[in-house]
Amino acid sequence: MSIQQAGSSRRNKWVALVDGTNFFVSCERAFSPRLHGRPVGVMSNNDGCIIARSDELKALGVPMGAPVHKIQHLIRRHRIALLSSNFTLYADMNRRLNDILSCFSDRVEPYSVDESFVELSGFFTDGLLEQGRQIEQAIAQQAHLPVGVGIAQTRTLAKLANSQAKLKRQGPKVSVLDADADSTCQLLEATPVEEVWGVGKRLAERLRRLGIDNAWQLREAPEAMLRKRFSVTLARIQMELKGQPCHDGSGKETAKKQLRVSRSFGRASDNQQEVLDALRHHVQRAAEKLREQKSLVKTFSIFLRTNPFRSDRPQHSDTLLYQFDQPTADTTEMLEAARKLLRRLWREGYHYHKAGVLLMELVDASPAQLSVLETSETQNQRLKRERLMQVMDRVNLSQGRGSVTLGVGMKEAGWKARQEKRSPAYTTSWQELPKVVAR
DNA sequence: TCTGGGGTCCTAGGACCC
DNA sequence: TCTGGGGTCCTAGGACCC
Repeated sequence: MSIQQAGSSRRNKWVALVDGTNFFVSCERAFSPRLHGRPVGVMSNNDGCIIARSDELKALGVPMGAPVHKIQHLIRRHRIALLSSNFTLYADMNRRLNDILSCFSDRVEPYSVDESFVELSGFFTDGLLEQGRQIEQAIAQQAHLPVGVGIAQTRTLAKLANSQAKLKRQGPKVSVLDADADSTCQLLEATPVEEVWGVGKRLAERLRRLGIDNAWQLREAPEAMLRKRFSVTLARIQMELKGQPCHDGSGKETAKKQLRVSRSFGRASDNQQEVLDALRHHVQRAAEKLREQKSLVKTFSIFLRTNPFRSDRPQHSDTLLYQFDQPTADTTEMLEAARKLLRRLWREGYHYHKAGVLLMELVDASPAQLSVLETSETQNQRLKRERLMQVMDRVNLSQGRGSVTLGVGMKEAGWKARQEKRSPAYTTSWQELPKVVAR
């Protein structure tokens, strides 16, 4: 196993991590002035727990992931505004953010729904700070979103620089971290090891037992020991802390290797038909994603699970796999597979709480993948269905997701998540455009 | 009553083969 | 009495991320 090094750490090659501050909350605020200056939270699917918090909500001591039902007393006392998540809006705002970033660099790599890496070349350190400010300003002006910008030689350091930037009380939230600067030693010493990107709770515990408590100690630890006692992953993190890039941008835009669609139900169900309805929905969505990235699936699977928090009820959780004879992107074939699998997986007397679909072993949908043994008749059928899928995808893209489905409509189904406080799809639905009223 | 969803990468260990 | 060793492939599960 070798450590892959992507390029050398030449002084003029830098990477910026641009990250939306309290992103989901900021997206909501961009369209709703009443949300400014008060505690705001965005809830998970099903309005179950808190997945984004404004600074005011953080100040009240509400932790990330807090179950909503456990903070009811705070909600009333402090006039907390809670919103259901509106991922259509957040994804669209993310697209805008990346459009703006692409004016600053032709190498922008979206990393998650609220952050992107941007390669910056040919700058000296002070020029970098100014560049970061311009990025921050452009996003504030054009997308009305606050961001933090962290710049360094590697992504791991840019992550740390970004957290530094966000700590700034006033002025631009931009920070540059030079791996070779003297000040970096102090900063890394003051950084607990679990705050390093890629070091979670478990690894941190093990590192602490060896006397490695902070980022500087990790950077200076013997590399051979890290590789032997831990893994190549930790050795790469160490290289990155030294300023030698090990993650590069080559992974961008590659097709996903697995796709998953799953949801908890609005209420638990012991009705097989109802669960099948939920799975049908998930299958259709998964198949769309599959066709979007131009892949075919070989191994298909579904899973079911009861609510693990209900220790008073019997628990059942299981997954079943299905192998397609030929890789496919056809929704009808996947629906059929899901139906068969569910019949085998189903157990009477359990209240199921979540169901999902997993597409594994994805292959490229090039014509070479099709069987040479296919008869002209089956080929005709396949082409007809492919055209049907194309039409469905186009309609759903232009008219909104779920406009056309195979089988029963999904409108009032019992498994549907609760989303009682969702904001409108301001930017992606003609029906929900913000209204301006002249007085 | 009420506790998210969707990913990636790596490793250990079993199965199998010669 | 002694009961191989080394390779590959696959899968489950751990750990981490946002």
